[in-house]
Amino acid sequence: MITRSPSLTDQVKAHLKERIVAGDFEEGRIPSETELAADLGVSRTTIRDALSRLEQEGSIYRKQGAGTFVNVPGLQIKSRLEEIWSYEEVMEDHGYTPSVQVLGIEREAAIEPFAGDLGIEPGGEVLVMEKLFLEDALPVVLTYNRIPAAYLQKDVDPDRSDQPLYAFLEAHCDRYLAYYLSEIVPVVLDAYQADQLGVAPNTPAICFEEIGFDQENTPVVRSTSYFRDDLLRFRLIRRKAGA
Amino acid sequence: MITRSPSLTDQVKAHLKERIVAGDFEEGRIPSETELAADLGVSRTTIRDALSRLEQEGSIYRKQGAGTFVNVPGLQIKSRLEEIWSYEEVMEDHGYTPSVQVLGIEREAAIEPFAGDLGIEPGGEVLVMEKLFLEDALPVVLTYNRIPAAYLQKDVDPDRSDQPLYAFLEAHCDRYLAYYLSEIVPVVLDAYQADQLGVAPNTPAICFEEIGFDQENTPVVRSTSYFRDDLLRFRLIRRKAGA
DNA sequence: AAGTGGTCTAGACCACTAT
DNA sequence: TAGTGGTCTAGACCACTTC
Repeated sequence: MITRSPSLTDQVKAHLKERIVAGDFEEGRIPSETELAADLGVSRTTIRDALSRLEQEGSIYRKQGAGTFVNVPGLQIKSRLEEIWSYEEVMEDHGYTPSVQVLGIEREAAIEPFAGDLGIEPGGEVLVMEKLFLEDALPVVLTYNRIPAAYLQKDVDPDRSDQPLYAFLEAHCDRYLAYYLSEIVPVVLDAYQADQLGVAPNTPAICFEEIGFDQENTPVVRSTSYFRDDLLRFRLIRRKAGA
Repeated sequence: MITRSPSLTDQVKAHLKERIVAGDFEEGRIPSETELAADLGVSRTTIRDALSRLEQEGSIYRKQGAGTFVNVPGLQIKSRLEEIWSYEEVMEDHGYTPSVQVLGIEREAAIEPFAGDLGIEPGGEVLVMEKLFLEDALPVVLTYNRIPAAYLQKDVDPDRSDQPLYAFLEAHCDRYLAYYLSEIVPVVLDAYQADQLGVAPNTPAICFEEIGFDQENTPVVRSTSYFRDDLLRFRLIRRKAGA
């Protein structure tokens, strides 16, 4: 998973994003697609692909016949729900120094619904990792990851268990996380969870119940995560379907 | 907002989606892009645009060099967070008969943070609508919508207040909702909210705090919504950023 | 009327997967 | 090596906004 130099589209997107955040565009107006294509020496299609991605993530908006503009409210979103890949990166975006504590690694027999979600028999062995993510020493996320033990191709190196989950899966299972299917569940934190996150018991919190799939569409990990709402709030942009 | 016949891409997307859910494709393998283009008599670009959308919404996945395939787990998602536009539609997707109760319409002075979110002065008049959405007589969503009174171009017709919010805004304010900027907040329901939703007080719930913008990027509505988690659970697909 | 984004075409070449 | 999806080009026409 080392492959490919950035595509032209990616480079154009990054270039435009830089200029947008730097405030290069007067009154939020971005040059026309034809003009950008000529300036950057690429085809209009490439420009359009890059602009579409920027629009998708809320950085710009387009008005047919009028032009393309910087989207100020959209620019302020940091933790965009659909784009979360590792909590380390989320916290860096917040401007904090992230760190991880591995609270426990053990093997246990899978119970439902975990077994079913992972496509293994109930009672099958899973590796459970409990981790706490902190930003500037403040605990923010408490997660439990369950991986079928059968996927492990080597012994778990405790010194390497603090790496991001996708890296752990690549190193130990030769599996590459392609996407998560996530459910958002409201909970109140129990005494243990609240203690770990440093808040009062019964504090309301968001919980993610999710299944991570690899490129072959096989479930490889079942995660449960609890978030401290006062430190990490999720935002997203909702659009009319099909737009 | 009546415009345009479905684009070719939209038609291709709808056509393929039909065949996918009908199970037309053996072993989940979808014909190659070249083949689809020839069959449907459109360019490969059009096919690719349609496939990209289907991939985006999780219905299919593509593997370079291998082919395009039906994504079974992704197909099962009904309430995809990013695509919610009206709760009526969400409930129809669930297979229930939706209905709406308007619990109250009144004018009040805007307080923070509502005034700031709507870009008006604190104390400015807003119209507050309290609504309850039900599926098969079971309450599922409790929402409060705040609209600056200055935007109202005609008196509010109580008989028409049960229409979806975007329709209400078009009819009364000539404003067209373009997107929502949403925050996901964990709460426990207070006595009144729990009573309206038919659950025990202090039940944990998801709350959406959101600002609706029109095409000119002006905030037009500030919404707060509470959901019954046992009846409506949100799901989403999370991918690596930039993929 | 001029300029913008929206859609679509036809074709090229590359990277990757299968066999 | 043949076939697939990934990227990119150059150009056409349309719908819409703006002046």
